[in-house]
Amino acid sequence: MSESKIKNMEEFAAISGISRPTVSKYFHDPASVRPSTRARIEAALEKYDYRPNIYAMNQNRKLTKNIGIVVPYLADPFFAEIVRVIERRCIEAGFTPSLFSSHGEQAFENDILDSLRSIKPAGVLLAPLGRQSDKSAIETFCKNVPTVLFDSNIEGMGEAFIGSDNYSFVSQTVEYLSRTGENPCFFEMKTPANPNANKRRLAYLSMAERLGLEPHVIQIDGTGWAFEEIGRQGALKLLSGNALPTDTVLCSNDRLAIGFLSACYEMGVKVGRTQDCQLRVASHDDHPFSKFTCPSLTTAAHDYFAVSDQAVETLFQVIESGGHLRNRTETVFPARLIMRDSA
Amino acid sequence: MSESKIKNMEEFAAISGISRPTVSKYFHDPASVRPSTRARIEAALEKYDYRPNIYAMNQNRKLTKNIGIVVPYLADPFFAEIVRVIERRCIEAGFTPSLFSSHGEQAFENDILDSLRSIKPAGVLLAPLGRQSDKSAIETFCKNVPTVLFDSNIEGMGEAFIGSDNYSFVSQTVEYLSRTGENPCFFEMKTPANPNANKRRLAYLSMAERLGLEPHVIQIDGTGWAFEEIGRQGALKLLSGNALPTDTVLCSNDRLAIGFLSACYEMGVKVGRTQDCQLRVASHDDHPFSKFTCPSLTTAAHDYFAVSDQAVETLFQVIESGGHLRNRTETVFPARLIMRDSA
DNA sequence: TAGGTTTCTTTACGCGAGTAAATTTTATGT
DNA sequence: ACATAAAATTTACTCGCGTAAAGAAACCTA
Repeated sequence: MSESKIKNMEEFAAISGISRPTVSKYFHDPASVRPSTRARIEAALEKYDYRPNIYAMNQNRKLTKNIGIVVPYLADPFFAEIVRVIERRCIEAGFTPSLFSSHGEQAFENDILDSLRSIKPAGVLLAPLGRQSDKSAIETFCKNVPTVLFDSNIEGMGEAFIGSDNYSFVSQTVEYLSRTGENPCFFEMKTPANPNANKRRLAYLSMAERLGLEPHVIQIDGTGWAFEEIGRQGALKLLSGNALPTDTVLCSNDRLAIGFLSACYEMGVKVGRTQDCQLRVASHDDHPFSKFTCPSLTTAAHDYFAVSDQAVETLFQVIESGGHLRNRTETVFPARLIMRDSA
Repeated sequence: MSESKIKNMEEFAAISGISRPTVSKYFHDPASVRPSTRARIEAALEKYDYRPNIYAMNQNRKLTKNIGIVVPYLADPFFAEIVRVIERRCIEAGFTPSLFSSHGEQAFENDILDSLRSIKPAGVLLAPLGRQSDKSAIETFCKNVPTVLFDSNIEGMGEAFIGSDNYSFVSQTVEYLSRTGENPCFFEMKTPANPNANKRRLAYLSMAERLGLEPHVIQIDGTGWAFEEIGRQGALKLLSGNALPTDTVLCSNDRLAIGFLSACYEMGVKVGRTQDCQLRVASHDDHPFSKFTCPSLTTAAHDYFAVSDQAVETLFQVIESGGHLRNRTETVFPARLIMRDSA
């Protein structure tokens, strides 16, 4: 790579000995030009290191090669992991992913949708905030931009939804817990952040009925995305009040469970499935840290890869078919029970 | 906001009754036009919802309003938190932040620098991978794009560095630990991911000398960014081999400590500062989860806000002064000791 | 080697704005 | 009310590339 900067495609075409329209064609699809000319262009490319101006490129193109990725809360490593997989797949497919986090706030989410509109993305992968989302803003957005929802569903919006099967999560944990010990009570936030929580509660109730168990749903106070702290405070109150109906607690999600376990430790309540333990705690999500809780957390794992992969794949289909799918599909993947020490 | 989409600034100028150049001026700086015309434009803006095409805007502009934010590993909530602060500050200042994570891989980092170049950002806030970084790639990048490094320093690169004062972290923890109990040994990775780790080790050694203590540095195997698992494995080996030189362990960072604590729990080693405890464990970073470990982790906290704020502020200065500062500055903020239950 | 196909080259225009220069309109102070 | 300064308009060109059309050149294939 030598120096002497090339200003524009005109100049680059000149020094590579190829016409500009052909060079332009090459940059859209290197395979669309004759191998010999392709070789000449690529030779020049190595010598002079030129890259087309993306702003000029995208100005005329009807659809850009950008893909927007929006998650509700990036400080949650669960989303960070998903993002990693999605990003890679987009890049491999020749797209340019742009990452956004709503940071748990509706105003942020709306701003992000606004920014996304102006970058004219080929498509958007959106994990909405959920309860806090501005439904009408999202609806309007989905009408203008090809969007696939993931993680958290909003009825009827976007071209498709890909997520995890909450029933599969809960049925496995409940079945396992009730088979190996006391029936679990269900521990959750009173006003959960997203619809998955509601589905999990319903799944719990349905499982209880199916197995003929008495259901106990414990709903704790707290709003926002600081789930660990909320879980911790809830557990402290519960434990100090001796208010647990059973010796087995099934948390709605791992982040609540992390807080719950920290409260147990602080209160000197031993958690686990061995004889000397007073409590069993299990949960859902297989949060990246759930392996390192004390004790390690028995949980139900998302199929991270399948969800990410399917979401991306579906978006590509949407893009290929011009931005709309004939009918909206909802795909959910089952969970995998991860047995660790907490239950 | 009514319908009837406006195609371009020409059209919008027409319906708002203002000439296009003036409208253009307005979008660069609403305060640069007379209040009365500003009002007319904004009235039209509410009725017709037009936004200038960012691609056309940025095509000619020498410097865009984009700011690149690069972190080494987004699945680490520490960075996610910093990003949140930085993003907000950028938006408030009228910039458009673009977020990138290197996901712990050099190839990613290099690709990101490449992408960044092509979006012609006004400036970049870069937290490099550190040891894994391609130094020469970063050097070249910094020469072409106004860049401020943060979190992890690379000698002489970028217009400035903003981070935390590793000596402040370690001196406080070492002083506290040695004052209240046995001298701490220092627990770290043999080949740490970034230079902060090296500085912390040196600070530990220097403190040991100053306080007249015998230093013990324990270096465990493992590479990559799965610090918790590495810390856990290291601790398991150490504990089962009874190889700890003292009853007090100072981990280089919280993520290692999280792994360490999980190993202690598993091995039945009680950690804390009360009589019945066998071990004290402390660490550095005040990781968002360190409050929820078992026991809660005594650590030294970054001044998240100061670092983020100063980094952004410095970048703005760089941008204002045309991309270069007279001389490169390094700013580090002191730590705050957070006393919890682990030591 | 002729004939038909592909692929390139030439030429030319469009996109949506930035921006400069000259001119006209509006605002300001006294 | 008038001179002056400030802001807006008109006009016209630029930027870097997409893209279409027509013709030239290179590529098969038999």
